[in-house]
Amino acid sequence: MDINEIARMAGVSRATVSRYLNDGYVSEEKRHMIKKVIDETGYVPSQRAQTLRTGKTKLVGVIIPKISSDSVSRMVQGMTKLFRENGYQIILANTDNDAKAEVDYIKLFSGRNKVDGIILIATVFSAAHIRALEACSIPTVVLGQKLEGQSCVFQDDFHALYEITLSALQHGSKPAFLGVREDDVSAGHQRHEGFMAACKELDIRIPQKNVILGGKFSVDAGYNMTEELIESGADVDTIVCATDNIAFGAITCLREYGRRVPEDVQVTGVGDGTLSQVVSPTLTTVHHYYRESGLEAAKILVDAMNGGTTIAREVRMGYEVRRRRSTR
Amino acid sequence: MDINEIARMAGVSRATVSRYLNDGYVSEEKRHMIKKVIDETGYVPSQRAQTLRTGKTKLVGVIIPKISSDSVSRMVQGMTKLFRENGYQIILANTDNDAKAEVDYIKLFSGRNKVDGIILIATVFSAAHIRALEACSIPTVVLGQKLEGQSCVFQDDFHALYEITLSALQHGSKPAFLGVREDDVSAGHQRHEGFMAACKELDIRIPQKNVILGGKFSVDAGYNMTEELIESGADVDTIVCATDNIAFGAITCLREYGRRVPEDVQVTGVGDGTLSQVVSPTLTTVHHYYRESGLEAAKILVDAMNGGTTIAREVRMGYEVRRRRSTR
DNA sequence: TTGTAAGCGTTATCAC
DNA sequence: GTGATAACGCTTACAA
Repeated sequence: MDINEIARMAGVSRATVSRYLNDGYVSEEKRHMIKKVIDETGYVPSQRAQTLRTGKTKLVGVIIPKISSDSVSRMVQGMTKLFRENGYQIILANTDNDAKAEVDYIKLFSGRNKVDGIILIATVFSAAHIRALEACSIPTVVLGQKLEGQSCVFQDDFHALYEITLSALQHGSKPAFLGVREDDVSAGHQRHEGFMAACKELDIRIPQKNVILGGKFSVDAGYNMTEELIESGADVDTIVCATDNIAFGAITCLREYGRRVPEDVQVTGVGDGTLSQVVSPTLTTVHHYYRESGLEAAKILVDAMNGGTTIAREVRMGYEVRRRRSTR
Repeated sequence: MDINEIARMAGVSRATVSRYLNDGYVSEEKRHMIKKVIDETGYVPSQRAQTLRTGKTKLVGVIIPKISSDSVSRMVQGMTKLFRENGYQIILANTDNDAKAEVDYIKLFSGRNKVDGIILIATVFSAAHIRALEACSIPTVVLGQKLEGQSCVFQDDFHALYEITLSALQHGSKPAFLGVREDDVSAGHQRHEGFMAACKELDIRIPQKNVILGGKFSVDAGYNMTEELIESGADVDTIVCATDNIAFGAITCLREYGRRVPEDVQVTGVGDGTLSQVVSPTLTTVHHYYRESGLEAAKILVDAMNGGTTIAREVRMGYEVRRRRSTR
């Protein structure tokens, strides 16, 4: 059942049917006929053919560093509805934290075959990333990191860490920091800097061994870093962690070493994932508006794909410190 | 740059180029010329046009109940590589546990527009599911549930629960069970039945209040069910949970009520997700081969899409009980 | 307002 | 072995 058949049944040319489906430039009478036939037959235009003809795929590629991450899934949830409402289907491309695969996907998607727009949930940027992004012929929005010259939506990690550290140090004076790789500018560098700025503000000097960087984003990384911290003999009453997962690992480890949380040691995280309210003790953390940032990115992309402005926009999302039981 | 241009540059007809790309029915000499031109230009055929012509999209639709689930992400990981190797791209369709959305996606994907094959990571089956699946014109594999008449790959939840319950009750005699919705046959009904069978085997009678069903798959569901259990005054030394997350919630709750795990109460889960080895105490659980089941499902689907056998196959995956510190 | 006709970039069917 | 040529199902000038 194709457009020709509909045209035949409605007694018009297929061009008229096409117009009915698109411009709408059709007389009331024929419009009626066509509608009737389409309703009866349940005809749906072939997107394949539309795509070939128009060059639009109605697909957006979303590149994610991993499936099964609280922040990623909230971002994706945030964009899903808007894309669907605008007739876009999502192709999720999972790179499993392989930066090279990320670049490959950018190239793949922007090859003349693929999608109308790309959302890149970013972690680190290599030269290859920048090149691929700049060479990219279709609208692209970077999510989760700030990138000069590209439309991007990101969290305000510097101030978030600054504030949560300040908040925790109202009841502590010997902080430590457990961070992730510094080449991840948002989650690594900015969070670290925010922590340091808060300490400086309070005139607290941090012994070098109280800062451990380069961890993975996982619970066991948190466990291991905390163990390292304890074994190094560091004197600590507050552990500021770069992510919730690291904080969970820290709490577990502290417990096994007989330290009470928050009585002996306070712990804070970042992200406010589903677990933070159900672990024991509940976790003081930064609520990042991941869902909303996903929506925001989708808005920008849809706008660009519909031929809207092509100039880059930067959106810095707000945050909120959620005080719970892991701090005093 | 299209096939015509390549043909012109290579001094052959575009039909020959097409043959070179497909059948390979081309003389050595021209084959050489064409290869040279293609290498130089970096020409890649337009999948859009191929799709229009051949009716193949080289896309598979994977319907998942939620992003951000350990089991789902492992299944997806398992299938990703094989699909890629076979030239298929994955469209992940996230339903967020909306059974209706699942049916919609099946219909969407099997409409003449969309994909070459479907993998449905299933939870529950309504009549609408069955109908949509039966009406489905393209190969489909059900993953995570057994379904008569469809190719499916699933875990052996009955025996898994039977075995882990038996194992835990070597050091306990007053078991309770925290389960999920029974209309989820695998994770709900089968796990429940496996538990009951083990109790029966040991001649243990279970007070009704020791069995709580219908929970969500989340940590806080586990917390709440455990609280309900404790508040009901149930006398329990072993809590068998239908999922790891429920077990985490149970452990947290028990701790808050001053019960020691495993000294006072043993806890077991199902799934063996990333957290099970980092929580404290580490979790005794069933390791399900989710990754491998994803791969298996992908194999069956690729086979079917390549015109292999169309008869339904059922694959029941093995499992393994992992004894850790949450049991005695 | 409508229809005719020319593509979009392939692959499949023929003759040669 | 190879090359015309006709589809695949649609959109869009352009002419009517």
